[in-house]
Amino acid sequence: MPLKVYNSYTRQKEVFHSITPGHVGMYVCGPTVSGESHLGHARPYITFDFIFRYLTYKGYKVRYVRNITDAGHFEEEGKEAEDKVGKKAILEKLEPMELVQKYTNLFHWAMLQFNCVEPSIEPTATGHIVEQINMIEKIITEGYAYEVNSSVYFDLKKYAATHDYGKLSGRVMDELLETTRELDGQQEKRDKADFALWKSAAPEHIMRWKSPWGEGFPGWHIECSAMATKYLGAEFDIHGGGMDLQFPHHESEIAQSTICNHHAPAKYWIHNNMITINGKKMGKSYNNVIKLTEMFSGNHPLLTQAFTPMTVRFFILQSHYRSPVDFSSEALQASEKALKRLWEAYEVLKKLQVGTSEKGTDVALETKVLQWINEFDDFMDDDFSTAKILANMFELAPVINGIKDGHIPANAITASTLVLLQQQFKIYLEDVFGLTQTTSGDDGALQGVMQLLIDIRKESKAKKDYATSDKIRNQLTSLGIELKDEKDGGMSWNR
RNA sequence: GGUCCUGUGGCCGAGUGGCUAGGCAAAGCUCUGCAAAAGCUUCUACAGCAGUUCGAAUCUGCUCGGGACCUCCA
Repeated sequence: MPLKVYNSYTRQKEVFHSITPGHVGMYVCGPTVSGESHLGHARPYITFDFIFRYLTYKGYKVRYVRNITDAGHFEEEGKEAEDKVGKKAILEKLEPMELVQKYTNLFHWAMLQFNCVEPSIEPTATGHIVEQINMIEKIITEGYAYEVNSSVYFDLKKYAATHDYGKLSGRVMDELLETTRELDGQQEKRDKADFALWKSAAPEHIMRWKSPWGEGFPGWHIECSAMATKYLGAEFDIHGGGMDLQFPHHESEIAQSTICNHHAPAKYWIHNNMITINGKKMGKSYNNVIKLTEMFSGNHPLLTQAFTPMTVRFFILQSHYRSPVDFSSEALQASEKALKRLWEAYEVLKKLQVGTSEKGTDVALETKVLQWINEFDDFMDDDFSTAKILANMFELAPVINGIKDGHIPANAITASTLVLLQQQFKIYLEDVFGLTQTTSGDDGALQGVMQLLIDIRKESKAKKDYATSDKIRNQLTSLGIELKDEKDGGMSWNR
């Protein structure tokens, strides 16, 4: 079954054919590092992480480019830094690159927590001013941009006359021309809908670069076009990002790149849906932003507890990436427990021994198990249906636990099926979904201490000295270590 | 106001016209010194109304509700 992806540009699922066989170029809009990453940011990066991982698993060599937007309009802690910065404020606190560094570091830290694979290239906007200027010059040469008062604007009306502007976002040009809004430089544009490619910098503007049109800074959309073109070429396979970027960001990217490169930039546009809180998109105006640091610490009024990065990752995997997902502490708690159950089943599965006898196979069970396993690839090929794969894994969990407990005979499924089951769980849980063990039990000394406690407890249990055995278990529980008596008389623990 | 999406059992969520996704919670049972875990069982829903169809959560229309985008936005 071939991989099918939903292409936002054509609004349908399409069979995925990479431009260069065996290779995939993927560009994903990265963060603006003017603030701390919040829960909403987690979704696109986790989504495109499992897409990247899956394409890699399918055998593609993927070049994954994700930019860092470190130029433009900056704020800190809700205060508009740039507009009101007098010289005093500049001296007192803000070196823009300090902010950029701080939030870039925080972003990288969060991505590490989520176990996201690092992109192949992570270019910064400020590192590509030259490329952006070159691109703007080309667009001017092509006749689709004009300079006014040291700023350069894209001539949207001219573009729209011969190109399908608005197709990606389902926008109609006439409507756009009617929108009224007060933006800086509005009166100097030929048309209200025209967007800036280069803006002349006011004297107090901190971040500024020399250009053929005077000192200024790049517009909001040109960086992605310039960097995508540089690292992935005029046409590449996948362009991704959040749905809210479709307009105007991605629409403008298409326009810029099409004029500059005489080719539409991306073959497939993939957009993830939003995370909402109580049905509302996360946003400063709603006062419902949960930063990732707050998420992991539980330090937020909307949170009843801390949630691990893996719980958040699992929570996102449980719904389809194109569906909106509503956040609540309750929903996260459910995910936390579900992940724990699934991961424990996986740990059990890893230790299951292949049976020696091929007799006694439960054909009905064997058939079902094989079907559930084989569907993993089918579901993923069907526009990355991660939720369905997890559902199948939960169907398989009782089988795995049943074999371990002895409810199901060890030879009920064939050895080859068991091996396949082990392989597929490993591939999907770890390699594709990027989940990792959240418990840390690899400490050698702790292992030894635990073994000692388990031995003591076994002895006291054998003597029916339950006071001692309960004391050990209760003390460990209060330390956050869970001790379980196994059916076979053994004991296992985790935390 | 315009464009688009959406409304699934107590909660979260998957759903390609027919074959009760799954998870969490809850209840009962089994196992167990007691727990925990695990296993088994129960809970069969698709906003409302009308239509198409042998058959609709799934298609169409209307009504009501929710959301996104139209402005920086993941």
